[in-house]
Amino acid sequence: MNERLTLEKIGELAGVSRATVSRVVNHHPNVRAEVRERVLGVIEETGYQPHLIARSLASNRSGVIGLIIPRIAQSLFTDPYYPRLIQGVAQTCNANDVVMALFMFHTENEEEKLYPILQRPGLVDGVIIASAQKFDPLVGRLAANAMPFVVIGRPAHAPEVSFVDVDNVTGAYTAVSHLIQQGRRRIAIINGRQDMSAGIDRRQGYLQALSEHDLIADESLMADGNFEEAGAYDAMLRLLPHQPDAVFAASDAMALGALRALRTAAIAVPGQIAIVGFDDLPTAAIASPPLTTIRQPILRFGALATETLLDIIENGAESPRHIILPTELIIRGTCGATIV
Amino acid sequence: MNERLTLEKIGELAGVSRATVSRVVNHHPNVRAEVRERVLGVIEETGYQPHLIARSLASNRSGVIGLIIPRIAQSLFTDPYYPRLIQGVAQTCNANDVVMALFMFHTENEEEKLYPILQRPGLVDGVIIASAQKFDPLVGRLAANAMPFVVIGRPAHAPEVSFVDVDNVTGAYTAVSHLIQQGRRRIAIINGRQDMSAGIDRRQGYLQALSEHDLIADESLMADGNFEEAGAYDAMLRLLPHQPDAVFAASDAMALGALRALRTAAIAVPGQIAIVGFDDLPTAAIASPPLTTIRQPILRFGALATETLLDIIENGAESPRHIILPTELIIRGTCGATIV
DNA sequence: ATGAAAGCGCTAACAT
DNA sequence: ATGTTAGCGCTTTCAT
Repeated sequence: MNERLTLEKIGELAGVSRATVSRVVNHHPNVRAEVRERVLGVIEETGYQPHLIARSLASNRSGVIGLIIPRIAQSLFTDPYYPRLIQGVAQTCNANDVVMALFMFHTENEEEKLYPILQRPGLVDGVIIASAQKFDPLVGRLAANAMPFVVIGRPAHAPEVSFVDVDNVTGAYTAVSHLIQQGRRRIAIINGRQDMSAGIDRRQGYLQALSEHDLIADESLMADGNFEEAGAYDAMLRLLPHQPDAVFAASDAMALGALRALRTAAIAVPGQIAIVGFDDLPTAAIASPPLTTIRQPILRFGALATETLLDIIENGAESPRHIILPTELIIRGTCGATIV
Repeated sequence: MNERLTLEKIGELAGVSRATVSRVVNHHPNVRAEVRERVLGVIEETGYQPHLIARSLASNRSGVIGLIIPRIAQSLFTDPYYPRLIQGVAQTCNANDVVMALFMFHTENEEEKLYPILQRPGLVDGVIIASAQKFDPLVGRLAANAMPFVVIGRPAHAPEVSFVDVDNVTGAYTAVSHLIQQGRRRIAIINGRQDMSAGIDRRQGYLQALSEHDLIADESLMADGNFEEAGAYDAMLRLLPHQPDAVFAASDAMALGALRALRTAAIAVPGQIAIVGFDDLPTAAIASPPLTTIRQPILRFGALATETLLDIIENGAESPRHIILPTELIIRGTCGATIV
């Protein structure tokens, strides 16, 4: 059995003190080139790796950040939004040599297990809350612990909190305006959850587009899809009697649900009813017909959130950072527009 | 600012030594009930939480397990397999009060960053490799570090390694036999990657079913889909000229790709060509027509892998554990069978 | 049942 | 430029 290698032992083998070895490992400048070489040689030979936990304890830094996925994200099953986000965070973690701890909970009870972990200093140096729940109790907790964090989505206490979000209002506005330009007049909406900023803001963009084009907002053309495929399927069926000629779905997963409902009902898309979604998930392009949608840079989200968090951990947050990303209209088959 | 609470301080407040507080926190029996009460009282009042990193260093246990997603899983974008798996692991981690560190890499270069983390003792107490790559270099590394691990899927060095897998051969066999029972004779296969055990084994099950029913295996009816939707779309198109009357796709994502190709080519499913997939992803049920498939208990996978790993960490692995889960044929619309 | 003390492997301040 | 030393907060013998 190979004994555990320690700094001390490496120092012994290289004929220097443990401190010098530490300096070499951490690229501290104050080491003579010759000595550095020698130490690196020994490290190479022995295959020494620093003990990360010991390092963490001494340096008050774990090199771990947490990513917290909200409890309500049951849609994780069918909606690639979160996987995508996770991937964005993972990439940036890799690039910065930090490791990602992923937290996903199903019950409030489980969620409480987070609290010991949210100590500062402790297991994680900071966390990303992928919640976007309008009122997230975690936010208060985190602030109290002086734990660096950034939220994805726009939380209720926005001014005091660092977040990265997409411009949901403008995105939805663009989607609906596009539909109007195609000559649609009875434009329905399938809403996302109204306790999440994305749901609220997209609804607002919809209303804004209607009013700016002098269309009246008709309650009977609004249904809730809960950000889920199945929810949107039902919502679409409820909408049908009120004869919309277009639907704006507040997420692609929901647009796909609407599409399925329309297929079931044998209604032509975009012939009788046009659809625009939101997200531009990979599945959007391969739907039939391919989905016109608002592209949201999900990967960038994850990356930016991570970079922002690391920056806050490193340099502190004198003032909260608010990052809002633009969206992009992707015209495909379901809106009835001719692609130029 | 609130000073960081330590065992020492709690002991001071409760009038006992730090050791006693430690015993209370860790439910050690040797503490008088009265003292225990008093200490717990102080802990409650002060909101003390143990410093996990310090605990790890002293106890040689981090309470963190790693989940390693293979580099090749680009399909993470479109295929809910891995999200599902992650969820299974997360649930079991929560239930056992351990935290999950998620590792996803894109380049070999990134993958090397794992190695320092794979020290034992170190940041993680053990890892789950969700690879199922036939030859995974990680496996050797891990064994060398005496790092407990279990792999999901059947690795090349199976006998020495603990793994949990699904019975892919029998699953595929069942799928193809079902097709044969429906009267199909020219049954094509869209293969998954042949460097992963799932891909290899499902192909074998296919061949086995053919031979047992005295059908000859026709190379021109076999195409590679690489476990990806787009790959299967192309594969289906290549298969068409050879006039199959059925297709077994080695994953649902690929079955969906085949379905899309068939829709494009205006070929009736299951009228002209029947399809059976593999996985039973949530999307399978809402495809049109709904997908007949082989259900694979992905969530159970994650759970079992985690439980097994924790057991190995706790009790060591005198002999490797091999867990093989059964599959189930789910009959829906694409196979042409009447549902009883 | 409780306390004293050693040490886990590292970083960093201080001394040289 | 290098070594010495004092912790980081906890667990865990070993005394008592």
